[in-house]
Amino acid sequence: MRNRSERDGALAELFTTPVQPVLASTAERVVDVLRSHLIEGRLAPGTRLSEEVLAAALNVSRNTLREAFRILAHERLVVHEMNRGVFVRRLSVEDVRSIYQLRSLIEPAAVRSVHSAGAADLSRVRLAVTEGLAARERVDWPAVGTANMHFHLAVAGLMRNARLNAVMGQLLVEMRLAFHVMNPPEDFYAPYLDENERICRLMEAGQAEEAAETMEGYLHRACEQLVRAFG
Amino acid sequence: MRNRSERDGALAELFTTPVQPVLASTAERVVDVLRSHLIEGRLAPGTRLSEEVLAAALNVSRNTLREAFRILAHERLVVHEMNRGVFVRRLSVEDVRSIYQLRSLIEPAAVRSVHSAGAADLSRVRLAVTEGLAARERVDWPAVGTANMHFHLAVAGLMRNARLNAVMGQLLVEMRLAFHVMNPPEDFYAPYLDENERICRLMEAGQAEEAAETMEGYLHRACEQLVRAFG
DNA sequence: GCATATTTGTCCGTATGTATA
DNA sequence: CTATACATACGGACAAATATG
Repeated sequence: MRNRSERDGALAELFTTPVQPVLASTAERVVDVLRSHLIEGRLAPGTRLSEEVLAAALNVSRNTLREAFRILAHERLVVHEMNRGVFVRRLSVEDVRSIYQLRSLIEPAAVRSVHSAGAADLSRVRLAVTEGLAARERVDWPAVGTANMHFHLAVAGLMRNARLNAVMGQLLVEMRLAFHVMNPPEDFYAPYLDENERICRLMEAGQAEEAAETMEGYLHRACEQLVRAFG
Repeated sequence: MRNRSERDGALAELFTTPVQPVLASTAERVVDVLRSHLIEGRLAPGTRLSEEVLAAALNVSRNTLREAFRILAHERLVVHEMNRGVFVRRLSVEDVRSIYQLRSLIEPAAVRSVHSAGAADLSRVRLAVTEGLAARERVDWPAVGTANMHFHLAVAGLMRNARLNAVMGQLLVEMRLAFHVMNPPEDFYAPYLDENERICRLMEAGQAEEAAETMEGYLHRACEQLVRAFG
């Protein structure tokens, strides 16, 4: 392993901002910092997260860092290999299919449950749609991706089920990992914004079934497109 | 806090068998030990899991125990209260409803997907049914509960989706926690075994829709019964 | 295949801050 | 309000496993 100091330096550079000493426990703050780096693709899949280097860069003890690793591993963002260390998760095509199969189970069902959701829940969906269209308007692709995530989280939120929200959040974070593996075009989400708007409008009009079917088609096509982008 | 030594002694007594020094990491083995204690109701909901006492009882360091706590908290089996410690999760009626809502989303869908499942997957469901009937025959209620869990895991397994299996396993473990909170009759699961058999038979006969509807009714009634037992 | 260096796994001691009797 | 118990967090140590030359 040549270039050790050089590689370590590159890894350390990413964490110039030390973990803020407030709010929750140190381990949880470390999780937040690492998660955002993973979501934004600043840590390439397969990268080993050295305990020594990271602990020094984040200015936390190895013990605390290991607690954070356990959480991230449970979130499937990293993989913990015994006696070898922790690595940024590398997603496969099967992972993408698995994620979309679950989403296809959850999201259309959530859309169909719109009649039992409150107006506040539905307005959150509308808000995410607006957020996405505005981001596209100013050609801000990262923001478009985030808004799209908010849209699907808001849709899942229609079921008012904390556990389901957690599962959905988990899946969407994993999605972003997958994204950086098979890097599709930057404007990948752009064409889907109109579908988001259509689904939202149908739900507002009480046409839950049409909305759900649109969502099903949407997820199917998005999955196919990602799987193609993989090869 | 009177009776401290007495309470600690009672907690320590439960862990007379030290964690076996083999297989995976120590933290993971601690998780396994604690999880099985929680599932079998040997740790009452609300109990505080003292780091000092538990670390001594399990013969592991407090650092290692804390890693295990992070995992168990993410599994929702314990709650981590900042600066106060770790407590056995206490489930509410809303939790039970939330769990059954998710199960009602997953399990009927899994049943309907039986046509795309392999014969090996379906035979695992049959195996769990047989296991349950045998346990009931010998009046072994804990074994009946375990077999019932195996049945529902096997049903979810029909979708051949690792993430869904994880979610399902999670939910079933939580179910067992709920069970010890509102302690329903020991033979709670006994009458449901016949429904399991019926669902399995219908699936084997290719009547997926009838099987799915039976499952829906099953989950609805089981939830209502548990919610009633709560009050 | 072997010797060496690195890194993880695990433990201990301790200082500090927070919650509770 | 004070004292105590406890969790939080750190740093150092060492064995064991792994990676390197």
